[in-house]
Amino acid sequence: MPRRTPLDAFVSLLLAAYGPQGWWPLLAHAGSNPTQTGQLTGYHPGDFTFPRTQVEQFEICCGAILTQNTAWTNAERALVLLASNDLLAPEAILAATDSALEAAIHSSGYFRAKSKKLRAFSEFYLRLRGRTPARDELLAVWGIGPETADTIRLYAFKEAEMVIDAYTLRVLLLRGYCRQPLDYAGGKVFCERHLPRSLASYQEFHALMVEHSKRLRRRPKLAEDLR
DNA sequence: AACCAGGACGTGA
DNA sequence: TCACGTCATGGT
Repeated sequence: MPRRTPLDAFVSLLLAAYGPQGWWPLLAHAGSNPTQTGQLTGYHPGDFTFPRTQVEQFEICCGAILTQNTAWTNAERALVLLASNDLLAPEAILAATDSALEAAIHSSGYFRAKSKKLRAFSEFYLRLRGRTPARDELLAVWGIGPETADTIRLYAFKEAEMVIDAYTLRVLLLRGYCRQPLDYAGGKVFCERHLPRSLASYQEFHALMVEHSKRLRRRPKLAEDLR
């Protein structure tokens, strides 16, 4: 990577404006009230040592699946219900009935598809026996696409794996970092080449992209100078 | 009240 | 390969 890229400078700007994001949020550090979702206590800014247990690791994986094309608050409600029903473990997910599993994750949307995804991933997770999965292994699991695979490796397994989302691709284009629209693979290569390769850098980058997108949507005026 | 959220899969061309 | 339909809830 070049010493200082425009994209890296923009990330520093966002970091200064918004602060460290403390992703991935964990239920154990959040309130237990399902009606108060997405609260700051679930995050751990500046601390990149999470997950510290396999319980937290599996929770992150499930969150990554549940939030597919879904607002995080809806996914978090599902996580809270899974946990309170003792379903936030691979063995429990595989043992649960369809109706019980689907009821728990109902709020996250696509509940039939996502219940199958959680089961497919649970089987895969048990087979790992603590090993860190390669990207291709994750992609071979039904329901795990590029972004979810990268999210799982970056946040659940602490691998320096670049995560791209639709908004990141939009930023690269709108701010003129790339000439043409990139697809997922192209955006991933681009960001890898223009950002420092480290766990903290990659985690903070993706989280800041999402936070910035949320702020632009809520308060377009306030974030105008950072557009 | 349409539109969008921290996507991925199945299908047909 | 790739464009398009499908999956579904909840906030704005």
